Amino acid sequence: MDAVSASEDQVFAALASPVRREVLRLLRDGGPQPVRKLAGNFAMARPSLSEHLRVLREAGLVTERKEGRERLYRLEAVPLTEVQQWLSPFERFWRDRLTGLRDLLDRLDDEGQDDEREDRDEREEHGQEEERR
Amino acid sequence: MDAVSASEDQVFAALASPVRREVLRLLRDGGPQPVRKLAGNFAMARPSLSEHLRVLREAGLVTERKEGRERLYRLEAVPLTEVQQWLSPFERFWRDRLTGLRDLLDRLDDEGQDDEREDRDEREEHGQEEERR
DNA sequence: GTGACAGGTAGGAGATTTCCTACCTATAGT
DNA sequence: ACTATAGGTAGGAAATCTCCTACCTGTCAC
Repeated sequence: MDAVSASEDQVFAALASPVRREVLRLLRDGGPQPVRKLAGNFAMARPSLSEHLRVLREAGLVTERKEGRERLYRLEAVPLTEVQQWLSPFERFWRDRLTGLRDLLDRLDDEGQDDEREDRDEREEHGQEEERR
Repeated sequence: MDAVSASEDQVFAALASPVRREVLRLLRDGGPQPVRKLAGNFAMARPSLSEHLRVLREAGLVTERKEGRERLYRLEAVPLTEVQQWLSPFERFWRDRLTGLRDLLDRLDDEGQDDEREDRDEREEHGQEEERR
């Protein structure tokens, strides 16, 4: 009942810590790593990192494998789909926002490299945009 | 300068609470709403929800607007792009995973027991570089 | 065997979160 | 003016989080 449950709550809670997000990034970029190597990236004592790893493990975001006297921690990305799925119904709202005229003016400079659907402007349909001026 | 900071840390921390995620969902589906209406969806006392709203406000995820004696809270989805941006480099990892043969098989065989994906370890081969067997 | 090293677990201190009840101001209606 | 309503803030209790220092087991090397 641990390490594979990956409930939405657990995943979001695990991601709330910058340390744990960094661990996931390290595992993503560096492949499976032993605890000591991961700990080298942080100021905290090694057992503290172990606890962060436990949180990640219980959220299903990492798995460990014994390798000699080390334990290799490895990224398990699948539970992150919970986040993506939670996020996706919001997507059209920030698209609306980012392509809106006001925001366009606000951020002329970082508007150049995004994708290029121009289909916005069905804003204002849930009453969600009923104020601006 | 408070409703627009939207640091990654604040956004992730705000999303860590199921209550706050639900508030965002309610605002997304129901449009801007006064505090009392939002509070009706939860068992907690109204001032407690006010604090959750403050956290969301400080993360830039909602804004408020005075409307008579009410305050309409409104979803601000843009800071959620921080989450999406953090997430996107992980995408290929779960894609790899979900389209992998072994996981397909795993999935078929625990399709009936829902929350108990058993251990079935020892399957590495591509995902994480520097992985040998 | 002994020693050195990897890493988990225990217990605790201090900070933070999450809830509460009381209380405050501001607005609307009479 | 007075009363009722909306909602923020204060202060505190309890739970949880995050870090620490011990301490424990398991494995490699000799």
